[in-house]
Amino acid sequence: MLRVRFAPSPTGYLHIGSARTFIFNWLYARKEKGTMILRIDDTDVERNTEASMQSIFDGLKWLGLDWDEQYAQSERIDLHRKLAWEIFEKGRAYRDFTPMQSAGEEPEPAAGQWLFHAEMRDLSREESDRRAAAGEPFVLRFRVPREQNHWVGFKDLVYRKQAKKADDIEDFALLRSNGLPTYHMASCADDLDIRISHVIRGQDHLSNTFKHVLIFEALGGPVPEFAHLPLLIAPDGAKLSKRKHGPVVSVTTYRDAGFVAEAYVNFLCLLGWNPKNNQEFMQVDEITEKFSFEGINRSNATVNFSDEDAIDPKAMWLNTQHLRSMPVERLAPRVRETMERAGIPVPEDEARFAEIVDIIRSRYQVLGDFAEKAQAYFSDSYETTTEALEKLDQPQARELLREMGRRLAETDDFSEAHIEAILRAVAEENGVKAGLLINGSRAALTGQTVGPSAFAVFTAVGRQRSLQRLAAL
RNA sequence: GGCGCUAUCGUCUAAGGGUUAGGACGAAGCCCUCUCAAGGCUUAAAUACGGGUUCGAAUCCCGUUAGCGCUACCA
Repeated sequence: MLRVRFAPSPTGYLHIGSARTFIFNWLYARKEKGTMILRIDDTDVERNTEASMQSIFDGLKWLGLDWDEQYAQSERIDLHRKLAWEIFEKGRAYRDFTPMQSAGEEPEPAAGQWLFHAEMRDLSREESDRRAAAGEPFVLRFRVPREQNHWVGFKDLVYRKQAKKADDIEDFALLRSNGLPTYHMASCADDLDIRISHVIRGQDHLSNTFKHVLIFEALGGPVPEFAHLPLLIAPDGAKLSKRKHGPVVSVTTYRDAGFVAEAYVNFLCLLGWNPKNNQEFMQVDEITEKFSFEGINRSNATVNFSDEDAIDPKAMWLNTQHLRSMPVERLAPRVRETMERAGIPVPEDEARFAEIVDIIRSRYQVLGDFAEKAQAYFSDSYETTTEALEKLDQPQARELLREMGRRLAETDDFSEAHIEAILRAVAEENGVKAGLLINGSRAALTGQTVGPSAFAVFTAVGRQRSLQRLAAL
């Protein structure tokens, strides 16, 4: 049974890289008909915040991808401790009574890298128990095998065969002196207990995985499969960081910029993965179908943002693609929400609203464009640009547009074809080019010189408003 | 410092011994056109460096350099 998990720690807002890790887990789970698990890794009580938790849920909710089971590590600490002591009882861990380094001190003396405190590792069980019973604080460390040429290895689904000499792995901590589990301990204990079959996570954990393999083996449990994902980095080559790069690393940046989640997911999937067929614009179900670890590459991917523009241009392109092609029934509610938030009245009637959205959406890049540029389609309060006034001030433009309005008022047929016929007739009869009235009517009806086909503009604005606006010229 | 990972157009990437090194975004130009988009066509733009192996290397090996990660009682 395939079971994967996304395990964010609530110490900041949902990060673009975390979102991608979530998505890849989700894709694999859905593709293989497995189980998607959300596990909140909140063992570092001091750094956890409620706001961060909220941000993670908000972000995931926006992405529109679901999960099947949910856990919080903070509620499972007893399990972590129990398994840590099992390792101790098996002799695979020991108490280290060395006092904690105080901040600012040199981490370790220059002479060689730190692996373990031999005197602590070799402490007899009796003395260890005695000092613990006496209340002396200690950290529980894993006893990494120290025989000559002991290798730890695993096969990564992305980075292939990995191996490391045990001598290059330090005796890492399992339990801190306050009794709380470390990340390594908690994560492995939970992965084992929740029966995670595939650990899919960022490449920053690749080196940690050797430690995790050691823990899984010491616990006698099955070692899950691993798939590490290349990291997302900033244009300056640095790891994306909240501190250094600011809000651009948050998924809310894209949400607030007016992205549709489908496009954002599409974009994120293309960072470090490709379907091998040059296809880029894809729906989630297509991506799910195509997804495999074969398509994941091993080098870090740069998110292409700049000081002037927080949005990767390719993401923007994908957004326009999705915006113009997604089923209008799915888009319309989001546009409605956008308009309502901007205080622009929209038709109650779903079908009518969707019809208008469908006509105007092909020129827009982000949801916010509807609120900023489409007022004329929904209300009578809108600005007329100077360019539009120039169109209207062309010789004969206003009078012929008024004439057109009168003719339209005489008929009930408000189809694009009929509108076009009338417009061309008026133009011809008066010896002017159709363009004068075409551009003029767009200007008259929307106050803008850019927009959909002029005839579509009539139908989008609607008969009543169109006639009013022409008559008022 | 030690260990690990990585290295193709500005960016995302394809090509896992034989290609004029392909596609996409972005840029430039042209076409189409009722505006603006879209769309179509075209152009510029890359195998980090040095050694091997081979008839032949972006591809395999070694080294160098660079970047990133881990090296915490953070995750």
